[in-house]
Amino acid sequence: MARSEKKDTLLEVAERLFYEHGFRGVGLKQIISEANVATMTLYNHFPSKDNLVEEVLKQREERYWSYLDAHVEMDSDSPFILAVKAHGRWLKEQSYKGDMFLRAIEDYAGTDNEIESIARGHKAKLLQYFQRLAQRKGKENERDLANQFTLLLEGTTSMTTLIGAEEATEHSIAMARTLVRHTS
Amino acid sequence: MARSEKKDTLLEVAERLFYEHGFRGVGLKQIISEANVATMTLYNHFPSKDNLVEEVLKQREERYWSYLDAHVEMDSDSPFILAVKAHGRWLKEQSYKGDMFLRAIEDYAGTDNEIESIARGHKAKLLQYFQRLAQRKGKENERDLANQFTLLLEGTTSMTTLIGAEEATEHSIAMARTLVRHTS
DNA sequence: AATTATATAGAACGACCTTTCTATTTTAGG
DNA sequence: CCTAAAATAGAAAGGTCGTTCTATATAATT
Repeated sequence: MARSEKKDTLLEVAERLFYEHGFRGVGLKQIISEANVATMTLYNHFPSKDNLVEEVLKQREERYWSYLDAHVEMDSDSPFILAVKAHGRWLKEQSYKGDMFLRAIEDYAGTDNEIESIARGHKAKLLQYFQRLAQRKGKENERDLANQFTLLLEGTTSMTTLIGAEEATEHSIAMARTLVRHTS
Repeated sequence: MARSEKKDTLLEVAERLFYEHGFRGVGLKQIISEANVATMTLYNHFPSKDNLVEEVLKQREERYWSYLDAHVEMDSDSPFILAVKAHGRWLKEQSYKGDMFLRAIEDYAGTDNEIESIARGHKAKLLQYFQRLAQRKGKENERDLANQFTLLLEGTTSMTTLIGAEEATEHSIAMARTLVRHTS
């Protein structure tokens, strides 16, 4: 087994468990057990649990953006709608409940590690993403529109916990259409 | 000090700390310390930490609805907008970050206590609330509109973590106006 | 004043947490 | 084949967790 495979397994297992039970609800023992790995293997790759959390967040952010980029054609007629749809598909495929970045911000707020800032960075990037989209489409109130779409995605994620990804996405698409139609 | 005051103090302190650092991020030691109370006083009022979490959620739900009821005149022209505004004011006053009920659902999913169902109950009630509002206004697609407004509130709460309650609420009000205007 | 309920401080419990250590074994590259 | 890196199992340290216990003190009710 190559050097990086163990690390990848750990990241994958950790992400799944953190998402399922929360960062504080999962112990390293459970992670190394499900990853079929020794304690010291984890500590050889990650200096601490906090660092593991950080790496998980970074990995998740990369996956999210490559997912979005793969599904949104920036030059199409409706990149906004495509983004909402892609987000919905992402939610569905993850059988998502809640948002890992938001949970990280909440759980680690006020502690002296990088976790919170990494998570906030992801959210900031989401805002920028929609701002760029608005510029491209020549919308006047870029900032407002970007904030509204970010709010829409955040709401969709939350609603997924309540009514499932498919229904939540249907509603957000309907709302997104209305928004795009009635914004200069 | 009367019998119930200690219990009330505990509930108040616990709610603040749970909200600030998450349910799993706060120990009973910290709660009894900040409440200036002995260990056994807590256990005389609450049989377990899980039960304390349950009572905190129930208390929070009551406070939320009495807040909304106090601010929303059901018979006015724009009960939807009033509800969005009231929710925004609630977020601001709580200096809110994240949603306690959503966090409870996520943190305690799959455990064998009542916590998750209490939290889900709150969310279900939110949906029903908007459904009743839609009926009252004679809207055709009650369910859709209710879901959309719930999504809006959920999104506002999430966005509060990122851009603050005031700005988040401004955006949700704008979106709500558009929605009401363009729905039969 | 006597009784009963409630609160107190603080120790103790066993379980689990993150992290470190040791000593052995496996794996790959020169 | 040999060597150096990487992974192994398992124990141990040092801490915190939720919970229980004990024994004392404070309040409120009769």
